[in-house]
This record gives sequence, structure tokens and C-alpha cells, in this order.
Amino acid sequence: MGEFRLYKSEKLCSKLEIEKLYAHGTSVIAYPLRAVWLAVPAVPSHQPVAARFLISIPKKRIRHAVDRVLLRRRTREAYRLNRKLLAPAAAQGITVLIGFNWLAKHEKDYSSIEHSMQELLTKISTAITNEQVP
RNA sequence: GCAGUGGAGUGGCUUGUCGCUCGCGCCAAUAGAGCGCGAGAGGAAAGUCCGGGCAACACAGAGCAUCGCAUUUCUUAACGGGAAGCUGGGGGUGACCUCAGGGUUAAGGUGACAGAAAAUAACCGCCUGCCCAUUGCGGCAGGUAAGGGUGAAAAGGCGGGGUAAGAGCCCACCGGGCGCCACGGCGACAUGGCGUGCCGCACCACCUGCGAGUUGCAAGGUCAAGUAUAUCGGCAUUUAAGGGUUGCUCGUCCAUUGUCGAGGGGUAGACUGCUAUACUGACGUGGCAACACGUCAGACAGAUAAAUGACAAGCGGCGCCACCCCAUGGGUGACGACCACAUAACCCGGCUUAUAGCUCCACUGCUUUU
Repeated sequence: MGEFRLYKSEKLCSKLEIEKLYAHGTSVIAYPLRAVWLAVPAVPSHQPVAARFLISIPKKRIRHAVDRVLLRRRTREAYRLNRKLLAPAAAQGITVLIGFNWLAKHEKDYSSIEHSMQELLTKISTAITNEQVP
């Protein structure tokens, strides 16, 4: 598996899993993004993944579809390039579900989104490690 | 040159790093992973306002109601779209723009405020007769739409004759309507002639013609672990309530029971529908044009928590500043939160709205030079 490759199996699509994530997940904020995450037992599969994610840009905050698409692509790009930050925490048998929600009312450039993403992933990684150790 | 009118087009490019979706090939029993090659958003993809294809369901038939459309000819699969015209109104010096358009002279209704009166018009005025009476400033009866003022709209316009005063009451000219004829045009209509004194407007309702079954790809189909034994179809039979059929009426059908046959239904998911066509490009022919026909060439997104990108550099464009020149203009350099609108979701044809900058064509007005 390539270091920066982004597979379809890493996307969170199942309605049931999404409902579970938002019902029981923990929230972390680093403006302009908020991450909701939940560690679940990994489903045995021929292609194990450490984390699965989704990106949500609310229509209420960003009115035009063009801008939502652009921000979704930038956010996904930031996740793809910084995903390795989760690696130390991702123990065997654990899959982290993450939902990224957009909080800002206006669009942001890539560098600020990347900065926010790095902060979020570091926090999640630390939290998971602390849970595992004791 | 400046200002403008109408129409058409374009809608940044290149390289590097890291990626996404689909198809094909290789390796492989299959899937996944890997490698290679190829393809991958718009003129509006938008709004979802019309029309069609496609799909499922419904549908004996007749009448009424409801809704939509309404100048002519053409165009189209179809349209409430488009093209070219016609008639009338409005705007602009002009190129041109814009609004309206079946019938209603078959009967009917309404017309705020103002005004005497909103359509079988007498308030003032004008004229005639009679009465009271002192000449008058009076009263009564009648005639009159020329004049006044009101209004969005006032009984075709104007001149003459005529008259007590007046009036298409009569006549000439002009405007409109109706009928007939000639000529031009496929036609709406236009031009001319003759006849007829026939002569308010707007809206509603009404009438005429044409069209309209419902729901939308979240349509619909296939697979499917567990749960569960309901459901559907054919045939025969009974006929009361009731139910369905288009909103209503008529009409019509169903029901109940028996028997035979089928194997189904809902939920999460996967697959399918799913992209090849009223297709795209070039050329030719016909046509003022919309468009049609023919020949040749081509294959051109198919995602599904939703791919087609992110970042960097350069080029290009635009704006502004400075400098140089053979100065209308061109060149060089620096600067810039600058470079629009807007992201397919079953597919087409339109409409509407948004759109930085640039390009082209035809035309108009003003001005300058030769």
C-alpha cells in the first residue's frame, strides 16, 4: 500500500456506522474544522485499514456547491497527506471512525486547513494512545 | 476617433510533485492489491419554468365541469419554444427596442373618485310657448348635445347648408365599421374603387377551436442471510350494504364462496436501469431564416457521504505607475489578497437567470481629415 494512496475502503459510507459515530463519538475542534471520532474493533477483512473518514461541508454555512466541492477536496487532500500522524496510535484490532465537519462561514486556503488537520490528528492520536496504555 | 444598436464566438495555457473515478491489457480460479495504456464537467452542468423520450401503474364508453393555449405562414419528435412576416399602441435624432393580438355588431353584468349624466345623457347655457306681472332679477311646459366644467373614458373630426335654437338632420372632405369588386401576396394583410350615416371605451362573464390519465430513475428490474405464511392470477357462482373507475352525472366493473395454479412480501446492502444517440464535427445542396436532406469522418463523463483534484513555478490576460521610441500606437520594467459566473446525478430539445476579460460581423448618430 502506497504511503499517500487513498483507497475507497478508507471512506466511511455505511449509514449505520455514521449514525453510531455521531451518537457515541468524541468531538475535537481546531478551527475551521471539527472532528468527531470513535474507536471501534476492526472488521476482519482482506484489506485492513487503520481509519475511515467522511467530510461534511454544511450547505447552511457554505452556500454555493462550487465552494463546497473545493473545500471538500482541500480537506481530503490535507487528510491524505497527513494521515501518517495517526500511525503510532493505530494498534492492531482498532479502526478509528472520523467525521470532519466544517465550522467556518467562509472558505479557507489550503495551508490553514492543513494546519487544522495536523492539530486534530495529533490530538486524536494522543487520546487513543492514552486509552490503550492503561 | 467618440458614443451606441443588433448578432455571433471564446470562457486561460505549460511543467513538476503527490493523488481520485472508470475502461482495457498483463500477473491470476475469482475479488482485492500491483504495473502499463487510454478516457474523465458547463455554456450555462444552475433555476427546475415548459415540451418529449423512457418506465411503472391506471384506462369499456358518453356528457358536463376544470386547467392551459389562441394574429399569419413555416419549423420540429414535441412545446406555452424558434424563424420570417402582419396589424395596432408606446419609447429613441437614428440603427433599433418594447407591449398587445380568436369571437363578442347574439343577448348580459360592472365602471371607484370627480361630474348634471358612465349610455333609454339636460347642471349651467341656448331657443320656443304660456302664466304672474311694473321694464326686469321670476315660475311652468317643452325643444336642443353647438359651447362650459369633471374624468382613465363624454356619444367620430372639421367646415358648410339647415333651424326657433340645434343635431349625420342633409352635404363635401377625413377617420373607423360592414358589404361587394379589382389588383398584389401561400397567408395574416395591403392598395384602389363603389355602395351603406352603420359610428364610445375598458374589463368580467360568456362563446368558439385545439390540447391535457397519474407518478417520476428515490421510476422500474435482479440477487439475497435470517424472519414469516401472507399474497397474486385463472375459472365458476351469489348479489345487499360497500368500494373502484377522471372532479361530477350516467353507465360500468369488483365483492362472497368454491376450486385450480404460481411462489411471493418488507428491511440494510450489492448489481442493473446507466449512457450510442431527435449524437458530434467537416463539407455540399435547398431555404431570407429557423431548419431539412445528403456525403465523409468520429466515439465523447458515468460518480453514488458522490471521482475529474491539491500545491508550487513559469507563461498569458487585465489594471495602474515609470521610462524609451519612427509617438494613432508600440516596446521594456516594477507592482497586484486581480483573472468571472457556476460543479453532471436517467437522457434529450427549449426557456429564464448569472457571467471578469477578450475577439469578430453588420448597422446608426456625431465629429475630424483627405
